[in-house]
Amino acid sequence: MKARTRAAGTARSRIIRAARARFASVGFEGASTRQIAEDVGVAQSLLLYHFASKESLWKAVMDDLFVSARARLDEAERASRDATIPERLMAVARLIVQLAAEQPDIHRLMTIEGRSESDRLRWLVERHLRPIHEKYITWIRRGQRARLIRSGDPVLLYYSILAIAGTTYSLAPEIKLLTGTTSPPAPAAVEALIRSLLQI
Amino acid sequence: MKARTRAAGTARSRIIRAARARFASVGFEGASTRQIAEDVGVAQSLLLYHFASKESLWKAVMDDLFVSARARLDEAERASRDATIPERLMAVARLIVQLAAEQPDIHRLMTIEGRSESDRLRWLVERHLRPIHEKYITWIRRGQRARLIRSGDPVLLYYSILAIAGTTYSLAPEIKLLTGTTSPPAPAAVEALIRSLLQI
DNA sequence: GTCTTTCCTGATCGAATGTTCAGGGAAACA
DNA sequence: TGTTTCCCTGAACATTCGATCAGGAAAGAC
Repeated sequence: MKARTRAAGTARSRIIRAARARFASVGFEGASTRQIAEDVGVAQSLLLYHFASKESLWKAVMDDLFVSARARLDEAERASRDATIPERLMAVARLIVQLAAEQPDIHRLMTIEGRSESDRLRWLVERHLRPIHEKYITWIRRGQRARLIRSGDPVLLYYSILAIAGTTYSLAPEIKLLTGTTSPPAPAAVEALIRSLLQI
Repeated sequence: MKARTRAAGTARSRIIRAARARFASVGFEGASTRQIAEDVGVAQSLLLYHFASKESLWKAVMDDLFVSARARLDEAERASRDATIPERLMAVARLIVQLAAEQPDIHRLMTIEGRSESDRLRWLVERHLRPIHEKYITWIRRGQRARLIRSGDPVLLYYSILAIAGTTYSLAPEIKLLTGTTSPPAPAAVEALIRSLLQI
């Protein structure tokens, strides 16, 4: 019987995908498990069979997102292992822009959680954000000491990169309504802006 | 009888202030009118006396926000009337950074609505965003023709300014958890980044 | 064959949601 | 003094929320 595989992937992975979209557009509190279940085409109780609670589902969405993102980040780091700090930073920035363009939900999910102190934000920071961010902020600091990167608060610089990379893609609906433009800016254009931010 | 003025402002304005905070942190769908009423210390039915519905309350919050923001933008424009385009843009950018630092809820509210096409976003774009954004994008375009502003998609440039100005303040809780820093970056530092974005 | 585990549904729970409505009480106007 | 207007409350409405639970159907183990 193949009825349960009429859509792509297992029910569990389809639930994660639908939940990611809902959480990204209306936030944790605004998303309802019944809506997500309807998107997938399963009973609402199935969500709580696969995941113990709504919060567990949210954490599974985040884990799923960061496992693949961190794998690609590691790959970009390895590929640029022998380059200079600014070049390595740009290699990472290029991937961040690419990820933001491919999956604008990433930036949406992050900016929706980072705006108020909550247990979910604490979990996210300790489990995923800190290992990533601290590394690149250290890179920036090292580049600044070598006078290869613009001086100033490295955290501000890092979050500015994330902001530029993510905003134009996560706010695509707004920009579309405003300008009528249906196609978002090319990653290369965003990358150029980030480069001028890092330049000394 | 002064009992009703025990807190600052009229009940109506206090409701708007509390609603702004709730909408900014958990979004429209996630915010509940009972929570807002409890924050203010009034009956929940009072919200629907002053405002016809939850959506009307949201619109009142946005109107309140943009009326004062646009007044200050107009003032910054008038003060820099005789300056060059890049200087006028920087005067506006400086104010945007200042507004974002003073009231991070502005950026939170905007980024929470701009991520999915909704009737609320349509209302917001037509009523408030379009008049503001189109003007400054025209400015950028004019500066680019005069070779005084970096070339490239003016919309991307404009949203990058908004992104840098807003993100570090609206994500203050995340940055605080990550770095332990309690004080957000100084507006002057953010301004310097924006300047290097606009520079040719 | 039977037994066991895994995946999934439907019914149902108490609590919370936005909205409606009747009416109380104070101030303003006559 | 009466009367109207403006704020505001509490009770109630139907709907939806996250979560629980009993049990069915399918697949694999033996």
